[in-house]
Amino acid sequence: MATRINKGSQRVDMVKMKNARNLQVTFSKRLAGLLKKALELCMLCGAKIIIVAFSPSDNGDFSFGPTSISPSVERFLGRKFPQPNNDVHNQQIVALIEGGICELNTKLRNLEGILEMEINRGPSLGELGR
Amino acid sequence: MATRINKGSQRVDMVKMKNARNLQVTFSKRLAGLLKKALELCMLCGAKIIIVAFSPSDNGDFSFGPTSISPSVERFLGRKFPQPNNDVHNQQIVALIEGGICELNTKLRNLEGILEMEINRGPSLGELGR
DNA sequence: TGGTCTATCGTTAGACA
DNA sequence: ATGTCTAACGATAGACC
Repeated sequence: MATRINKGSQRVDMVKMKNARNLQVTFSKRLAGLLKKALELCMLCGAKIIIVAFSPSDNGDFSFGPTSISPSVERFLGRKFPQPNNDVHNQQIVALIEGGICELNTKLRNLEGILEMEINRGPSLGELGR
Repeated sequence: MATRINKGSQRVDMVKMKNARNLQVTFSKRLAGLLKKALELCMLCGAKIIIVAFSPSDNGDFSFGPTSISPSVERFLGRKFPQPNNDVHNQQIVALIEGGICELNTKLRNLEGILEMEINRGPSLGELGR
């Protein structure tokens, strides 16, 4: 007679979730899943993968703060990630994975540098050459 | 007495696959899965996600050609993707997803432009400002 | 290369801590 | 915001086309 405690995973429609709290939880869980899948692809196939995810805050319903994002980033990036100097139009880079966890070739490092400039809203693209 | 035809999915060790053919198939399948997951995250949570995946060709065992990559890219990008002018150090950008399938804000477009320059091995980063 | 198939494996919704 | 739990869901290895 014990009431069933656990309902198990239920199907969800592929539309933007209404409940902001559920949306936040789902975003966290699924992003973690996405990063794991990417890491697996890296390990199994030796691929190099970069993922940049912007948190959903177009309508201003909610937004993640940088402090809550850093742990995830650092976990996968393997090092401390520079904090954004300012609010990047209510968007936050929440994830950036590099293939193989640590070692990357020059081109990937260049891309990473470019993305970091984007995060910090670099003065102008023209200065990237330095 | 029918012999079992289908073995079903089997566990695989999280190490780089030895068999080049299996690796290629796994890469294709799992990349498709990764893109689908990313797209779901976009739809469910309204996130903006960019994925750049470099095919595994560090050791020169094999490499994907641009022609075999384009279809996947175009499917998710929603438009024709510029072909690389030359071999980008045996690496190919195989996937770039934009959140929401079509509409992106200026910052994402800027990022996309930068990535395209990378693909085409633009003359120099300093010229990106134009 | 991209599609099918199916048993198995991995992910996750929902509720709670 | 991350971790736990469990049943249900979705992804996928391997074989084939």
